[in-house]
Amino acid sequence: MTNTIRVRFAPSPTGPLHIGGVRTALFNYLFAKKNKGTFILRIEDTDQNRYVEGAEDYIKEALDWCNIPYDEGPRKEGDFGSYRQSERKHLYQRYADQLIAKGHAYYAFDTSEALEYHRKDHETKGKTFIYNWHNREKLDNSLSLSQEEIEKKLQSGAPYVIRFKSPQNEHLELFDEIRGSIQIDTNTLDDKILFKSDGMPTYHLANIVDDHLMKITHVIRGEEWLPSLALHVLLYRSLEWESPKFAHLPLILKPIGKGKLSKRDGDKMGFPVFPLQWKDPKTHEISSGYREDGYLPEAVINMMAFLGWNPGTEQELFSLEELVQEFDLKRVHKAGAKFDPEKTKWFQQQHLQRTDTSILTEEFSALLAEKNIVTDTNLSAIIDVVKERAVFTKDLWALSKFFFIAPVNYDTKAGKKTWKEDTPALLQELIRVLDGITDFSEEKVSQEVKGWITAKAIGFGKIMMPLRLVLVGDLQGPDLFFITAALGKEETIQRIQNAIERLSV
RNA sequence: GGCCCGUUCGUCUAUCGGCUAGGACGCCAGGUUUUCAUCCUGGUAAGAGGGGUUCGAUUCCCCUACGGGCUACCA
Repeated sequence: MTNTIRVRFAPSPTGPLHIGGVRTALFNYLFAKKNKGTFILRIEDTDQNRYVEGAEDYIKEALDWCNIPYDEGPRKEGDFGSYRQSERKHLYQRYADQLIAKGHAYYAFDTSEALEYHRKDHETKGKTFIYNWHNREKLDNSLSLSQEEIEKKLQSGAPYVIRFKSPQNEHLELFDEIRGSIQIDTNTLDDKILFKSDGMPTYHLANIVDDHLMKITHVIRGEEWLPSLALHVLLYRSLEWESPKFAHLPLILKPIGKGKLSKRDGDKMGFPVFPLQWKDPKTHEISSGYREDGYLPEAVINMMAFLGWNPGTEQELFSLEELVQEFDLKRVHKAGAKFDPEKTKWFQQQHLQRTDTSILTEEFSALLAEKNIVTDTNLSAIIDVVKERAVFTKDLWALSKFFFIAPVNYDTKAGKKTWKEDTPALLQELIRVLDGITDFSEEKVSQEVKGWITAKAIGFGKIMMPLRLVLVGDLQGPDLFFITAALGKEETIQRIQNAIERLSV
């Protein structure tokens, strides 16, 4: 096949990847896999000032945790390496030169201060300063200067940038795979900087060059890039390259309030915005992550997939494989989506319920081992009944600890509700009943105890409730006779006796 | 301010001009569970406004309003 699909996720290592970034990666991955294509990770580190230690590793680890591995990328070099723009530095200059030679770009010597002055000046006059056809002839660049002056400046080592010369009086019709046709008047464009004075290309140039060189067929990125689409398309045209197809994903917005989801929202509202926990290398500030909070990656993936996409059916619970099967760019919604932490939790709960008991049991036994708890009870039977009330794996312990440790405290509210004056005497009698049962199975005990209660004609609550309190420590948990069977006769009776002593004071 | 994109229940969304506008989360009520949770059933709640086009507009077009993004030698 000649036209294999190649897509890339191109984050810049300026900090931890947040949910929006991970979703962009996910959609790229889904699109690639659905079309038997290649998913590439490219690190866009052209801005050395914003480089953050550990960010690149974080990105890789996050993708790894989400089970969306890249086919080509750093440490997985394919035929188009390097996959780190800082290591591709030498590649970009010639394309900038090419653009200048063809008259599509020019040198600009304006200092940041001069530009800042122009911006302020325009602002006070109620205008907006745009570096383009309006004024480029009047500014300090190779369009306004004589050949001689340009040579002199260049040779003297004066700092310069290379700007794109946006075409004038052109009507552009651009296409986005999600949004369709987009109309642009090139006169509204500004002459974006392609090459910085530090010798590094800007995102715009590097991005186009790399996408071309890496044979990217589809650029799937966040909507914040939509305003740059015209520039990018123009760049492809000027370099006489075929442009890839573009798809701009809707943004993920704050659950409440205005604007896009940001790093601060999470901590403020008590939910993670990052896949993995992140410790800022400078401030040492810690931001929570879905992984550390106990979420299953498949739940997080499922949740993210539904932010701006849906399969068109009523199915909401998907595995990664199913998402790959069903994914279609055409079904991506256009409007931004407010993030919903509640629904995220629901996805988690649903995915945990679908997790095989044997897997949970395995994790749970590891936890018991950590706590030095030795037991001969059937763990998977316990996990099986306790699982349905858990949202996170870590809930399993709180929901089942009474199977392994006798309650030391009894919930006071529950105590008040269930512990009456005649309760100790009734429980003493219950002990005798239990003691007389030889086959301590769930069925047998249930039958005997219920029979005894019925015979005494005292109402089930009078026995069942205190018995639960005594065995569990609270009024919650699975079926009481499942508990007595798991505990065994000796332990059951022991717990009743303990409680009588402690609660009858 | 300028440019671009968008707009269906509180939230995520379905609807290829025919709608009693469907589902999910949340919330509320009931049921199951002699506890709690799960689960089940039901309820709540939406086409921003105004013009067109059309036999018929949530769906197509225009305007307004609102929301969002961009507007750096950041990506």
